[in-house]
Formats: sequence, structure tokens, C-alpha cells
Amino acid sequence: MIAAKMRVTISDVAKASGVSNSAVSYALNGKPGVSKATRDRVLDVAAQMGWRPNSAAKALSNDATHSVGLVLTYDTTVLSVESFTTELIAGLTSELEKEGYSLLIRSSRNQQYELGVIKEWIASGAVDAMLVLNVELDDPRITLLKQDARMPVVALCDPSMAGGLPALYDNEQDAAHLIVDYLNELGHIRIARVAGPERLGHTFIRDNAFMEEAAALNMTYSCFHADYSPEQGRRCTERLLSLPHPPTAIVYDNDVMALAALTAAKDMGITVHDQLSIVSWDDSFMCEVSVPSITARRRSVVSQGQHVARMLLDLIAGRHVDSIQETDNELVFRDSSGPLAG
Amino acid sequence: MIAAKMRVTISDVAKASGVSNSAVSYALNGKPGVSKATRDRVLDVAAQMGWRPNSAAKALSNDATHSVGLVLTYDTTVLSVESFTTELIAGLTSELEKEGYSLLIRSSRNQQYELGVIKEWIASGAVDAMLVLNVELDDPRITLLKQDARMPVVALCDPSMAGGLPALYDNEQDAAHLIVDYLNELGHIRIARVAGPERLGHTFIRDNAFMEEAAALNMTYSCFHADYSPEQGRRCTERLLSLPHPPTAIVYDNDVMALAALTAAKDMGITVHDQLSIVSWDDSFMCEVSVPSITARRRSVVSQGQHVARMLLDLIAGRHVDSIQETDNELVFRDSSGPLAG
DNA sequence: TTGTAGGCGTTATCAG
DNA sequence: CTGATAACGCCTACAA
Repeated sequence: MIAAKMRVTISDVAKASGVSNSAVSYALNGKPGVSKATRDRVLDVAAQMGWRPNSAAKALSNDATHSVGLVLTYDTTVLSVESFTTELIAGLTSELEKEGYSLLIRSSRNQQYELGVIKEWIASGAVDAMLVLNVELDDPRITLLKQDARMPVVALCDPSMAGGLPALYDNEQDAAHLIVDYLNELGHIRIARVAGPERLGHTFIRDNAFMEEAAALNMTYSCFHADYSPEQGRRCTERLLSLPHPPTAIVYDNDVMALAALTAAKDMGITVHDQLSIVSWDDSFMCEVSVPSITARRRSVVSQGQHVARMLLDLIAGRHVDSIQETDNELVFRDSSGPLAG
Repeated sequence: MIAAKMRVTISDVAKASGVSNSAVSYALNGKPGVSKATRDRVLDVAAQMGWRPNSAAKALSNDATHSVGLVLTYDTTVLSVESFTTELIAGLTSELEKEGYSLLIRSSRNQQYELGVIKEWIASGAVDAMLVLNVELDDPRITLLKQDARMPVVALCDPSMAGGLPALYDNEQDAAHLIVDYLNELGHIRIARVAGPERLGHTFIRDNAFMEEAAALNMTYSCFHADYSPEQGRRCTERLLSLPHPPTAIVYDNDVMALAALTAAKDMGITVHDQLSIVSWDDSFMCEVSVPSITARRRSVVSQGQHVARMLLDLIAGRHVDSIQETDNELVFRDSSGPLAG
């Protein structure tokens, strides 16, 4: 049992450079209180010995862990929207990295469990801040985080459901208008939408936006709610296309369902583009390479992740943070949509 | 500035229940040294006051953070294999969760930077263990982690490149045989492969496996290396199909490139299935819904994540861990492959 | 069975 | 500018 425990501490460095413990601390942290001569020497010795601050000790002393928390809830949704999760994490971590922050991830099966994780984080100080995804109507997480204001939070949802917490949100209205107007210009009169789970906040927002815009343009609009899975995407498509007056254009809340719709339509002998226009709310590589390729709303989830990270870092630094609306709505026109035939 | 700092500590609980500090600690940790009566009372009071252990203090005292580290390197690879990353994280976190462990993620642009992160983790004790992805030939990370044995590690790569570190690995040979034999039975003589980056360990392993198996069956085999991106998948496909004696079957190292190949072939007027068989090394939802759907090797990345997590937890617990080979190789037959026409 | 005291590594206070 | 000394919250010998 000789080596094993070879961690270099501040006192080791202090001893080796013949100064006091605190002198080393000052030197290492670039704070005043030491002469330039000793500072340089200490820095030198520390580097030589390979000293690195112990994260736990630092965290205990500073009451800051330099990490940001994220709970991934693995119900049907997460794995069906793979690209969202990966891209968000990519954006988050790349921005956090700039300030030396890490992303701490925990897994949860349901919202109840996630509530427990959040409570633990609040009480244990395991993370300096956290973000909340997939906010639902009257989300208990929001309630919890509001009432107990110790934890800096950013919510990824419409401000109307963030309960005053700073939120980063899409301009869903704008996107809905973009899509509905586009379909209207193509001559479509009866449109439909296969939406995400009804309990999700952004589904609710979109529901209203679509309804209003369709009404304003005198279009017939019907909507089925699904769980983002290909199975339900398929089923809803079949149901819609079996209606007495089927829609001539369908908008899907995610790419996976839009893709499933492609085969569903094909199996029913309906030609996408000519007889049926399909638009996806989320763009992804799948929409590009599918046959036909799918017209989709583009947004950069990666940069959304970066923005959230920036907001979180600001909150941690004690700066005031306002809700921010993402503005980059754009429709990418591909083969799955076209003018109403006839 | 009255409330703000309302964290409940062990001494608060001690005071409130009229016993000593250590008695509380014993009681809370289920260790002997307290009477059942006081233990129950302490537990009660602690619950009442909402006590939760401070993670930093605990980490400092126990030299264990209850977290496992993962560095995501965002070169081209990561975002092109989205599904792999998401599924791996899903598997990892769900298994870690069972023991209350978290996944700590940092982001890196290149291997040099990642080396720095690893060194910092080793010296700072920020994670109890870590895993290594995308191992390359003579990977400096492996070297580092081997020479400095303080950090429990599991590598996701062939044992031959894990340098003695415990590894979780696919049976690439078996998978290669599976695919090549299948194509051989269909009557294909000239096959090709669009592989991943040459520097990656598993690419190397697969290269050899394919070459050997093709040779054993007297098949012509050619291979281009790409970066997993759709662009390169497309370009390599075009190059292969423009050869004087083009292959009649092409295997792609990931689903994204296989999908890109679909459109590439179509644009060249080549009918997939009839004139060209396409097989993907990785399965995903995209392979199911594409037109034509793509024959693919199936493996469960989620359960691989769970296995790695299990190995890491074992290592942390001080148990011996051997390298483990995943066995679930299976080929899912879809529309993109078929018997050689003529 | 209980309480006291010291340590984990860092930061911050306060004398000298 | 320097060097003891306490504090952060928890764990664990060691005494009582």
C-alpha cells in the first residue's frame, strides 16, 4: 500500500516551495496577496508537481460545483427524437466548456421521479443550475423550482408556461404561420396535423397557433395527437386519410412521424407531393434523404443548446436573465409538398 | 439577506434531535453505533427538516463523487451518428441511475483537448470512473489511462486496442461474416464497403474481417474510407459505381451513409435491390422507413450502454472486471438487398 | 450506546 | 506581503 494515493494537494505545494498554505492558494488563483516573485515560484512548483485543484474540496469551499444539471426522461419521447437530444447536448456542452463547466445528466422514467432528482439537486448542491425540458401544462417541476428559488433554472418552453422562470423559446406562432401560409398558397384547403403529446406545453401552443391561422385563411384544420413514435405517426396518417373529406396536406410535429407517414401514404396508394403534401415541424438528416425528401421547418437545436448554456452561465454569475425568443424560423422546401393537384 | 442560505446540515439535525453529530451520521447511513430508538428519531427529524447530504462534502470526505465521466468529441463523427450517442447515453444513465450515479459530460474538439480533460479528471477526482469512445490505433488516451492507473476505465473498443483496460466490444468478425456470407449467398461476387475513418480502431478491425471473409469466398472486395457524413457516403458511392467493374453490393459503416447511397444510386439511374444491394452496419429507424428500406445489422446500443455502466460500477466497487464481448449480432433483411440479377 | 476530535483540500479571515 | 486559523459538511476512529 505504498503509492496508491498520490494526490498533490496545496499543502504539498506549499511545503515544496517553502511558503504558507494560503500564499499558495492566492498565487494559484491569481489573487493579490503575494509578491510576484513567490507567485511565479509557486506556480512553477505547482506545475512541476502536477497540482490540480480537488474538485470536491473546491466545491465544498465555494459552494459551486461548476456543473449544470439535466434530467432525461425516457418515456417514448426521448428516443424518438434522438436528434434533438444529441444536438441539444452538443450545443450545451460546447458552450459550457468555454467556462469549464460540465453537464451532469441523470435519467428518469417519469415526472415524479424527476421531481425527486430536482429536489435532491436543490438540497445537495450537486449542480449550480439546471434546465427543464418538455414542460407540460401546470408542470410540477416549474412549481417546485419557483417556490424554492435556490436553484437557477432555464426552461425550454413558452414563457406562458415557465411561470416567470427565464425561458428560451421558439416562435411557434411564426412557424405555424409560415407553414400554414405556405400550404395555403399552394392551394390547399383541408389541412391536418399530427401533433405531439397533448400534455406538452409546446404542443398546446402549436395547437392554438395552427387553429387560428387555418381559421383566418378559411382552411379546414383537424388535428390528432400522438406520441412522436413512427407507429402512431403511421396510424394517425391512415386515420386522417380515411376521413370522408381527407386533408390534402398534413403537418407532423416531428420528423420521425413525417417519415412514417411517407410509407403509410404509399401503402394506401396515395402519392405524396401530387395528392398529399407532407411537412415536418422538425428538420433532420432524415428529411433530406428520404424519398421523397420532406419539406421541413429548420431550426438549429445546437445553437439553442448554446443559448441555454449562455443563459445558465449568466444566471450562475448572478446576472439577470430575461426570456429569449429564438428567431431562426425557416422552411426548407423539398419534394414532399407541392401545389394541390386539380 | 435573511433566508438565502437555508441548507440543512447534519449538525442542524443533531441539534434538533438532541444527539451528537456522529450519532446522526451513523443513523443516516444505516451504520451500527446507535440504538434503534435514537436512529428512528434522528431519521424522523432529518426527514422533517428535509435533510439531504451535501454532495461536495460527501465527495470530499469519501473521495467519491458518484459520477461517471464521458467526453464527447464533436468532430464530424458525433453529430452524424446521433442515434448512437443518444442510445448510449440512454443506456448508460438508466443503469447508473440504479445506484444513484450520474453521468458527467464534457465536450471536446479534438483528442488533444480530451487528453487534458482526462488528466484533469484524474487529478481533480471529479469522476469516479470514465469510459472511452472511438478508440483509435495507438490511442494516447489509452496510453495515459494505463500508465496512470488511478482512474477506473472501460473502453468501448476491441480488446486488442484497449491495452489491457477492460473493454466492451462487438464481435465485428462475426458481423462481417454474417454480412459477407449473406451477400455471397445472394450471388454477389464483387462487393465493396464504405467504411468509417481509417484511424478508428473498429474500422481497422472491420477492414481486416471483411477482407479475409471476402477472400475466403473468392469475392472481389474494395473499400473506401469516409467520415460517416452523408456527403462522403454519397461521393464514395458514386466513385464505387463508376469503377470499370463496379460492385453489385455495398456495405456502409453507418446508417447515414447508407441512406445517402440510396439517393446517389437513384441519381445514377441504378436500381437498389435489383442492380445494387445496400447493407448498413448500423440499424436505426431511418433504415426502416427509407424507401427502399435498408438491410442492416442490428445491435442494441442501449443495452451496450447498460453493460458499460455495469462494468464501470463494478470497477468502482473494486470488483475485477474482464472485457466482455457483445453477442447480439443479427441481420435485419429489408428491401435494399437482394439476389444478383441475371 | 454515545460524544469528541480530527481529517478530507480549499478558500477566506485576521493577525503579524 | 505573509502565515496561522477557522470554516465548508461529512465521515470515522477513539474515548467516555
